[in-house]
Amino acid sequence: MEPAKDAREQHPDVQFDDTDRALLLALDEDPRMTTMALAQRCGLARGTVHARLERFREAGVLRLNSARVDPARLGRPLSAMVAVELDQHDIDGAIAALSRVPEVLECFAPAGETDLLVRVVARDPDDLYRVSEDVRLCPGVTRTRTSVYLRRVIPYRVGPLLREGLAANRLPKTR
Amino acid sequence: MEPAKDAREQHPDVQFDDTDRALLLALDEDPRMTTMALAQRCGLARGTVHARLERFREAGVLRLNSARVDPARLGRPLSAMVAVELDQHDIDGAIAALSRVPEVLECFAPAGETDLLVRVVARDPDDLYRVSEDVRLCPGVTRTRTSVYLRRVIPYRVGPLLREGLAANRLPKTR
DNA sequence: CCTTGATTGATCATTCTGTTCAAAGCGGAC
DNA sequence: GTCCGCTTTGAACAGAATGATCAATCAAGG
Repeated sequence: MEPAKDAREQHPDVQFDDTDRALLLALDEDPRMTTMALAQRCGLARGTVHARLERFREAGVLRLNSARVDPARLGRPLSAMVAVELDQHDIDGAIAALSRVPEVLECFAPAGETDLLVRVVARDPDDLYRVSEDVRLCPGVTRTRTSVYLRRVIPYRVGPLLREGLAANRLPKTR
Repeated sequence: MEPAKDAREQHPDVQFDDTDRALLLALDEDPRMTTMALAQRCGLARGTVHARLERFREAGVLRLNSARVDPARLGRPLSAMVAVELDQHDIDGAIAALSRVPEVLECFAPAGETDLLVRVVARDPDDLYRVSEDVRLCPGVTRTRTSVYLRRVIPYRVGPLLREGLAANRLPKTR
């Protein structure tokens, strides 16, 4: 059975309720916390926690666990954004080719003149040049412009959104 | 005990070896897979798996579990990037203020003319206007320019980097 | 008020965990 | 080639947790 590639691909309309969010916040403390401990932290029955975790897993509403891996720890500390212009012919082909570049982390279609923004990582500036070339050589790509991210000022986080509006009694209980 | 905020903050030089990567790939199938099952999937001893998972947890080398949450499932389907110019006085103050905006997901300092790039989410266009204002009103922010991401073409993924160069016998064994 | 789905708490057989220990393996230094 | 230190393995065992089932209760919507 193949794991869900992306939460958005499955059940895109499913939203997290307050119980889900409480569990997700508790899992930030220790993602492998037992269901018994989660039940205690969240003031829920063990069966409820089990059911909710099963629902997360079966519905594929969370990103892959590897989303927690920093590419820097895989030898790619350099981060950059590549703005890509496309030939109007074969956007899907370009996207498929971009998907096959391992250094491509994610890709957006913004409003405005730029066709795609491609988030990439690399070992060092030379490697970034190579990765940019890999991107440029994807079919349908007519022009690229690379902007290096020098420093990550605020690391990726979703916790504040999870906590927002959650009643104090739904936050994980202090020990 | 406070969970690690960011993998980079703790042990920034720690890299994942092949065993780590094999485990991380197996965890993409099911992040709550038992250590027994992980040992079988990866051809490792149960004690080794236990030791490695403990090391992940104690060294804080993985991002928080909430990094797996799609903000769209928290009612913020709209994604955008805000380019920010700063007053040279108080960059740290600006960053601290930006950190307090829940809709701010992450923030980079790119090379070039733009001071900061701030990745934000919002409920809808009106809400995005409000969030952009929240960003603009942070101390030290002199000018902002917002670019809406219309579509996520390649969702965030690190799996290809994890798999790259990993010997076939280190990939999780097929059942 | 009724219905439906979710949650609770109890139960029980099975599985897993956490820890310890000795032995073996591996890689680097000399 | 030898030595040393660290990692991994496999076994053992007590205790904890799990997965599944079930009846009772609760909550929300019609």
